[in-house]
Amino acid sequence: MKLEYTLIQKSKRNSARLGKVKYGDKEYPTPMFMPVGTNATVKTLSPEEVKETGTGICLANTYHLWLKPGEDVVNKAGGLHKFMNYDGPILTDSGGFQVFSLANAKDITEEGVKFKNFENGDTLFLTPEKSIEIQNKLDSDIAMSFDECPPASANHDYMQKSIERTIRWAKRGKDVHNNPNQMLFGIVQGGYFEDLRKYSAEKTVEIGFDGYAIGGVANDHESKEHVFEEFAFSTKYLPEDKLRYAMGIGDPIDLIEGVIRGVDLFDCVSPTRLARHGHAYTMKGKINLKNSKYKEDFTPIEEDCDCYACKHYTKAYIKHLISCDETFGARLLSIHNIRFLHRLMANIRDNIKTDTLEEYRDEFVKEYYGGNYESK
RNA sequence: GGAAGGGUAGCGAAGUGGUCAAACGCGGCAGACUGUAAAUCUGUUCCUUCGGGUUCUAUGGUUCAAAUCCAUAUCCUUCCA
Repeated sequence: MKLEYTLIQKSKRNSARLGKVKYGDKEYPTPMFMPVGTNATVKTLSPEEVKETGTGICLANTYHLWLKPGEDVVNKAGGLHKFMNYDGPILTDSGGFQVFSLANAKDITEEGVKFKNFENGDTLFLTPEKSIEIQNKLDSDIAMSFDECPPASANHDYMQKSIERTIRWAKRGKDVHNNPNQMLFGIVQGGYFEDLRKYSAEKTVEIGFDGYAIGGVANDHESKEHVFEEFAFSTKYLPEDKLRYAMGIGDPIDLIEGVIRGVDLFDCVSPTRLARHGHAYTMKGKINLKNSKYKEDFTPIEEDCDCYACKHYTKAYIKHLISCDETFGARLLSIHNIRFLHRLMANIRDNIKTDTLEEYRDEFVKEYYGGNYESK
């Protein structure tokens, strides 16, 4: 079964949109946050726990599953859903981000990208065709085009050559895509150059995809101001009836500002990575449970949070688990942080309905940053 | 009773005359983290009014100079009786 997106309501004051994604007999509202499960698992959580937090779509990664256990193993298992026992929609990233995080500029050619396998030194070569073939076999519900994700610091000249290549890669990938149950998304790049974002968006839309992603945002400590503008530079040139997905975005304020600029989907490793590092999101700001001040704090992370961790455990206990390096601590914090982002998205959707999202944003900034917010 | 080895910062452990306020690890205290090479990484960890002050079991000594050499005391470990 293929996902179907329906646009329900548009803000009159900004680009925010309310929509829904239909998946068989299930429906999920957008805008939505999608947790990341790189190795076909959201780290430390069972699929039941992932769903319990309110997750609809979750991610897995082409690059990682290609290396281990190999797409053929997943395919023999009956596809990703069966393999990892997740019956919700799954989006696979193409390996494009690994071009940014693992490859050097000289490893990137027209044909594809050379990687060094950090585990055994093997030289690996990934092409747009290969990425799509792997994703077809993995049988995810949304496949991503294989893109180059250049650093934010790349100059106009490099960025232009890069997006032109990424557009050619998108076309090559689409040409070999043959999984009728799988959506295929194109990816807009272009850094902080509006003309390049426009060009990239228009050319990608010309090829025609089931949805469009905004890539290369918040890459190397880009200012929030730039990130937000990149959202706007991109969505401006994307069709209204298709999903827009800001890749790798997950800082709470970025979600709100992203929605205001017309983004429907977000994913990020933050809630789970921060959790493993002892941090918890709260509506009053991010807290570090490792701090000694929580040693005897016998209150939940957030009084009014409905997650499993907040309903049953105290900060003192979770701090203790984290200090002892117990997985259960990371698990409780992962549950809370993912639930937090889903609650935030629910608030965002409520405020799109009443068209008060900008007021909500201002209120959130006041509460979350307590006057220490710097968007530049 | 005899023989041997040893006591170094919160803990473990390097250092055997000056470059030692003393490597490194752990623990502690903080910080970072945005399509996961990340349960990781970074900083800091004797006191200080940032000039300096006081340290390497204790005391005394040798020396221009001692964690480092000598003497005594004390505690610990192992082996023998």
